[in-house]
Amino acid sequence: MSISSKVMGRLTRYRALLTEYFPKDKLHVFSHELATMMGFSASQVRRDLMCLGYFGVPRYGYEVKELIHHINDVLDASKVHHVAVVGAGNLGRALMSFLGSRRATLKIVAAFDDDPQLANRLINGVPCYAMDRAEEIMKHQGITIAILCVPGSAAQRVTDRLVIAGIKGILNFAPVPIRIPVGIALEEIDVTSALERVAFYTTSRTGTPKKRRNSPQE
Amino acid sequence: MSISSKVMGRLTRYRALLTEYFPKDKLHVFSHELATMMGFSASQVRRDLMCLGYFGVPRYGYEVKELIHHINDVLDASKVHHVAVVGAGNLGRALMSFLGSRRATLKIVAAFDDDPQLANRLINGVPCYAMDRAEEIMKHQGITIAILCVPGSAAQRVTDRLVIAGIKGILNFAPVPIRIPVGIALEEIDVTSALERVAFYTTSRTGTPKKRRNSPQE
DNA sequence: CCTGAAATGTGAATCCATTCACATCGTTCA
DNA sequence: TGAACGATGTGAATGGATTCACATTTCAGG
Repeated sequence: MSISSKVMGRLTRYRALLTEYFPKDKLHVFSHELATMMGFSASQVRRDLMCLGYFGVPRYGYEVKELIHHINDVLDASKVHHVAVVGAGNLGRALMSFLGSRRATLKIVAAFDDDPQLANRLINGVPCYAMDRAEEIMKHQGITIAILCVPGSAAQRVTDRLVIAGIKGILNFAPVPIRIPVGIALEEIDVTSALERVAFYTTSRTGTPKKRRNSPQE
Repeated sequence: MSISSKVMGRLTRYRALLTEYFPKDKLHVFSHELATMMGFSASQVRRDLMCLGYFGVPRYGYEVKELIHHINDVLDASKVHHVAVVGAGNLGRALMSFLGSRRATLKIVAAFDDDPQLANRLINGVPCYAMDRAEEIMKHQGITIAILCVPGSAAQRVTDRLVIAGIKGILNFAPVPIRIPVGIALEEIDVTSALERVAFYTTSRTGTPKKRRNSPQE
């Protein structure tokens, strides 16, 4: 059974919740507990967990340790990935420090930038290289994933260079869609668009806005 | 007809594409042109544009100026929104400068932070206040939207305070889901989760959940 | 051991988004 | 002018994700 992108996304968040923000002394968790924490329905949670090959026990719920373990198995079926931040402007640098301390399987090992000022320096503990050394460094460091934080006007051009250099996955923060050949993984995060979406639903009283509705109760 | 969140998201991106990254001398645009630029199908584009109340002409496509104008009408049905960045760490600051120069209808007018070091200073041109002045400042400045960039451990607590202070919309960058009362707009951007998703599809040769060369916005 | 309560796993139903297919229409050119 | 082309708008078909509903399982307590 193949796991859809949406399920994937939720699995990563279950894991984050359980490993980092869940009481250490609770050994079991119910689907409806996860559901209220995440903001959706219990049957949704159970469906998602079904594709793990691990099953809870009725009346008892899921064993937290086992659950995390099985999510790891599915999600990190891969090896460790080496990641490069491409575009070391404000956003790029913020992401370096934000992601720096995170999962051990995703290591940020390099940054690239067009600006020669930044080349060959350490930025937030990450070595920064000139853009035209991308291919060389990527090969040498075994970099498979790029986080793209360049201005929209440069996004496609830089992407093309990354593709030539052999990138396998891209997380795109540039505010324009980019085109890539099939076979390369792509996720796009458009901050401006997200903000505009919030603004839209903030005023329009009429429409039923979004998925999640929970009371701030515990 | 109510506009779904997904359509909304694409409309903002059509607009960005047309206003900022489209040849100024092209007066018309075809659905299939937008489609290849955005990475999805032409009928998708036409469906989306249908809810604008503006119609293209066969053989000629859509008049760019009119199209932008009608997207504006639908998206900015609202007034200007005043936005606060909550949590002035690395990510918060990066977003301030990243979003600072953007759409005039979304103005970042304040930042809040628990750290007393940061209070009453200008950060990237934005005045920063202590968290406990949130209600006062929000009222005074007419702030309706918050961009939440605090650590996961503080996210729910800070959210509750914002809610009490009367926030109307939240864009959440904290890596945990937050719960809010009905009637408040919410969008969540989980960078870690997005990166993990890319990593997953980067290795797993098996599943091909991405249909076309481009993936949709989350 | 038996009964009841409470949770699970899952087929079926529902809902929503996307794509297909085509009738329709404006433009262009013979 | 009118016929052919190439694009649109949209009903219907498809496909995917979510929810419903319930049979099933497990545990607690008498």
